[in-house]
Formats: sequence, C-alpha cells, structure tokens
Amino acid sequence: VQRPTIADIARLAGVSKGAVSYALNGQPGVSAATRERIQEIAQAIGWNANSAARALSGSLAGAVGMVLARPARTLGVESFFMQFISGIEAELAPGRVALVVQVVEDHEAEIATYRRWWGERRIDGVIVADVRTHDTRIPLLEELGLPAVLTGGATSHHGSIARVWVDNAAPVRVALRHLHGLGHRRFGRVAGLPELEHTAMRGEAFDEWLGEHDLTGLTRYTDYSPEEGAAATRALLAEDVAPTALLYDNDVMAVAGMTACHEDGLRVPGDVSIVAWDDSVLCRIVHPGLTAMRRDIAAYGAVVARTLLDVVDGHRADARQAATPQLVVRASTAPPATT
Amino acid sequence: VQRPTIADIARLAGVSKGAVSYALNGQPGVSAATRERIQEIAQAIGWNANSAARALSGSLAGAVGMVLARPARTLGVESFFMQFISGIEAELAPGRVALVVQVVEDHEAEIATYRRWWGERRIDGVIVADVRTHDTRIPLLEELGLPAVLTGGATSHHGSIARVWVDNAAPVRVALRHLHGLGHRRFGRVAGLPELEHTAMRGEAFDEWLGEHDLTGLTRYTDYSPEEGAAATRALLAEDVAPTALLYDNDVMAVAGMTACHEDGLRVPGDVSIVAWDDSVLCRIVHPGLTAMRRDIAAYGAVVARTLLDVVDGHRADARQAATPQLVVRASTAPPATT
DNA sequence: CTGAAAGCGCTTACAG
DNA sequence: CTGAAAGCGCTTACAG
Repeated sequence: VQRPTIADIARLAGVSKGAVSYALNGQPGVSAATRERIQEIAQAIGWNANSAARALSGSLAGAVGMVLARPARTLGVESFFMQFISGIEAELAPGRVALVVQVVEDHEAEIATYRRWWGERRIDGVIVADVRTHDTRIPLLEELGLPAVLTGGATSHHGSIARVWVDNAAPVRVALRHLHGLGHRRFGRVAGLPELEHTAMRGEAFDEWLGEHDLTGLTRYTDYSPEEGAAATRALLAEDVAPTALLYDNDVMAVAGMTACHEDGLRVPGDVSIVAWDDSVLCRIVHPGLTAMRRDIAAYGAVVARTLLDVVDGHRADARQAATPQLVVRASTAPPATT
Repeated sequence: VQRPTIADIARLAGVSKGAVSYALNGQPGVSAATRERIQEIAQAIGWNANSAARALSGSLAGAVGMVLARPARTLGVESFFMQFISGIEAELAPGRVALVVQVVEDHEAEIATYRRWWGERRIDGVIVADVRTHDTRIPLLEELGLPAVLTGGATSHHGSIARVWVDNAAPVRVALRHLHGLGHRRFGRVAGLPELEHTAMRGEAFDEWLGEHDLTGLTRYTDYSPEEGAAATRALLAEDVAPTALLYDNDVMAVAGMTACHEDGLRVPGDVSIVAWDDSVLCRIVHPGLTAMRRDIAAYGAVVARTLLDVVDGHRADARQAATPQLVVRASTAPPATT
C-alpha cells in the first residue's frame, strides 16, 4: 500500500504543496474555503504527516523520551511506572506526541542514551525520573540543551531545568501523627536509596518530627527489593528498643516486611503497625490491607508531560507541584500491644 | 550546541558525504583505511545519525512500537509488562532500535494507533499483545503491510504474520497433576478474558485433563482485576460441590482470592489450595507464598523483539516458541482437608 | 575505490 | 492569498 503525501493532496486540491502544508498546520496563508477543502481531502485519503520529513525540516520530532535506569531485578516490581506512563500518554495523545521508553541497567547507560537521542534528534525532550542529590544528568542535559523535566525531587534549585515536585514531607508528618495518636512511641523507617532526593526529603521530615516530639526513630536504607525490605524489617525489630510502627518507602517492601513479621510470629497490626508509600493494588489486596500514602500517579504523570510539552514549546515552566499524597488508613495500623 | 552531520565528517576526512555514508554503514565502496579513519572521526566528534534523515531517505525508522490496550483500572497491576518491555529493549539496544510505547483505552484506539504509525512512518514494526480468537488487528496489519509479531496467542494460523507462542496447555496439566497428586479431586479456575487465545488454550487443557480423569472443574471468567478475582473465588467456593483447589490466570487475582478466603475464615492451603499464573515478586512476598507458573518474561520479550527485527529485515519468521512455564511449588498448595 | 547528484516528504522564507 | 524553490541530513544509484 502506498502512503499518501501532501503532493497527492495538492494534486487533488489543485493547489501547491506549500498551500497544503499551511492549511494542515493551521498557518495563515490560505483562505478558509481552501483550508477546509484540503483538510477534507487529507481526511478522506487517510493522510498522516511523515514524522521523519516533519522532523527533518526543522520542526519537532513529535516524540519525548523517558529512561528507566533500574537493575532488571527490581524492575516491574512496583506498579508505579505503568501508571505513570499511562498518565503521561494521556497528556501526550491529543498532540500526537509519541513516548519512547528506554530501559537501561545503570546510570552510565542512561547518560549515553541522552547523548544518543540528542544526536539522533529522535526526541524533543526527556522526562527524568528519580532525581538524585548530586545528579550528573542535570549538567549533561543543560549542556546539550535538551528540553527536560525533572521528577521525584525536591523544590531545591537545579540550574535551569523545569521540575515537577511532590511534597514528601507533609505525608510523613501525617503518618507519624496518625501512629502517635494510636499510642505508638517508637518508630522505624525502611527507606529506599539514600541518594534519591525524595528519600532524603522523607528522612528529614521523619527525623525532624520525631525530634520535635522527643521520640526515637531508626532508619535502614535499601534498594527497594523485597529481600532488603524483609531484612531491614528484621534488623529494626531486633533492636534493643524495637519500634512498634514501621514506615516503608514502597509497597513491595511493606508487604515483604509484613510477611517477615508473620513468619517470625509477630502479628500485624497487633505487634507491629505498618504504613506503605505509594498505595497500590498490592496494598489493597493483601491481608490485612495496608495503611498507605495514596496519590494519583496517572495525574502526576499528566502534569509532568504537560510541563515537558510547555518546555518544548519554549515556555517557562520552573517548578510545578503535583498533588500531595494522602494517608489511607486500612487494617495494618492499630494501637500497639500493651507491654 | 550544534549537532555534527556527515558533512562535518566528510570535510574533516577530506572525502565526499557519500563515502562517509558508505563507511559508516558498512557498505562496500571505501577502502579499509578510509573507512577506519572516517569511523574514528565520527566517534571523536560524537556523531549520531539523524534518525529523521535516515528514515526519510528510504531506510528504516529505527523504532518499533507496542500498544497496550488496557483500561486504566487494570493497568500497572501486573508486573508482566515492565519485565516484558525490559526484555524487548535488551534485544533492541545493540541495533539502536527505539521502542515506542502507547497506552490506549480500548481496541478501537489501538487500531487507530497502528494506522497513524503506519502513515507517519514512525515505526518499522509492531509487537501485538494479547492475541484474540477473532482478532481484527490482524487483517489491518496485513492490509497495511506493517511488519508485526503476534504474542500471547496459540500456534493456530493467522494469515501471514509472524508469532511467538507459549505452550499454555502443558503447564495446566502439570499443575493439575500436582494438585491431583496431593489428593484434590474438585478444581476451580478463575480465568481471564475469554476472548484471549491464551485463555482459551488454558481452558481447553483444563477441561480436557479433568475430562480424561473423570473429575469436575468449574470456570469463572474475569477482567483480571482483584475485585473480579475475589468475587469469582467466592462464587466458586459457594458451589454445592465446592472446589478444594483453584487455578488463577494472574497473580493479582490469586492474591485477592487468597485474601477473600482469609476474610471468609478459610485457610490457605488448609481449606483451599491456590496456584497462580505468571509467578512474580507478588507471589513470593505474600504469606503463604503462592505456588505459581514461572517463566522468564524478559527472555520471552527478547525472543519477540528478535523475531520482529527479523521480520523487519525481510526474513521469514513464522511461528517461534518461547519457553514453557514451569510450576514453582510454594506454600499455597497442600493436601485438602479430610472431610 | 571515489565523487557529484538526485531524492525521501515535509516546512518556510521569498516573490508575486 | 498563493506558487515556486530551497533546504533539513541522510542514502543510493550513477558516472568516472
């Protein structure tokens, strides 16, 4: 089958290719009647702009990219990314912008991917996941001038690149207040990778709130895997003054932690209360259901995509804030056993 | 920053642009010494082929696409797709082929996406997920002549399009033999969407094996959501002759079913044994751990990507078979309670 | 083995 | 308001 081009449309409409281009792109330069006739013909013959030709003639590539740098071991464990992608696409779809996804093993490969994409002119901008405290991706993106939006970070200034940030501190305080209200006084935190900005943000809020209330809090860092989540849980519960309530940085570790408790003969929430970040189907379907921080991940993705499109269009887009996660109380939190 | 082009390389090497192109693409027409010099220069100045220019000049787009047609509600629930994508990318990466992922709400939007991609010449081929019994995507792809590979289907002939299939029947028999060996005689199946070929394949194997052994089996179809998984579980267990062992078509429903049992005061595996399809982190981290069908999903994705690249290159690629899922026995299956 | 040139399908100043 | 033409950065016959 032969793909129709603007030359076909021009012939059918009896105008020049230039006129067709103006008509189809909403540019001035053609009469309303001509424009309409051209649009009808394009529709009728099922024309779609050849994305390569459009990209080559100085316009945009019509695609944005996202690199997921995760070791294969922890990939696909959390449902976060599928929902995030789904929200991104919802925002990209009306503008017919495609999403190129690249899964790589490490940070170095991610950097190489940005360089390559830039050289290939394959994408118009990138969504940067999991911003780190000292993130080498940021100077690279600035050097290349590749439009980008940073996600998963704090408000802090990172040069000139736009960002969408989430308040990770307030939910920590809400969770601690909830647990404190139930009577808990000793808290543990099973945290994710310490170099990620949002991990730091949560950790600061955790330490600060406990400090203000003269309470103790212990933190263990992990790689988000269930194995490390279970190990951190056991380590925290083996402390001299063991915590009675645990906060987890992802849903998978929270469930793994709960299972570790069950295997060790501890009841949830009888002996240990559990709160998970990023509420998910997983939190809802286990028994007992997990008290968790909920946010609309798809909506978050949509804000991120909108911000990137704005940056690509040359608008200023500084730091935008996505919705703050809300605490959803389920059956995994209860007053501590009286000792 | 200005991106280097082959004109820059040609100038630096003192040859024509054509020679540069031949040298960089491994075509004959340049001496070994010249080729090497050109490659070194390209490397040194960080040249990457402009993907639009390459695509426009009759060559390939250097990208393949995959549409995920799932209602937002069930998206991101299973970890299948992230691992599948990860495996696909591992195979695409060496050839510098990008993956365009499109999440759409329904079948109609998926069809529209294929038409648009084809018109835009944006991608060189597509990976088709979840083949249906009468799949309208297949005649469309044949009509467009868009290279494709079908996945998640049976061996059955579907016109001229390549496919990678998985034996879904053998694992069902293995699971039933395992449960039968434990003493189970009444079986239930919480199935996925009945229109999917692999659902049908599993269902036939289920009914056939039970028929051969003069045993009874009941099936409920669902949309893979935990809600329908729990409801189907309760419906099956409420039958006059309730099953003592249940097979689930995904991990999420298996966990939701187990939780439904717990909530209703039934023990797993004491009262009900559970087997899940597509072993996952989820199956490992719940308590008790779920007996499940394991396959290397990333390897499956790699075979699919390899097949698509072969088709794009013009090779024949008929029906290839991916590894057959293996039963992993954990704590959710045991002899039935004596009644 | 190498160079000059056409062409892919668009967009966009530039004349009329 | 419209047409003719150049150009984006490659690939690929076609001459030499």
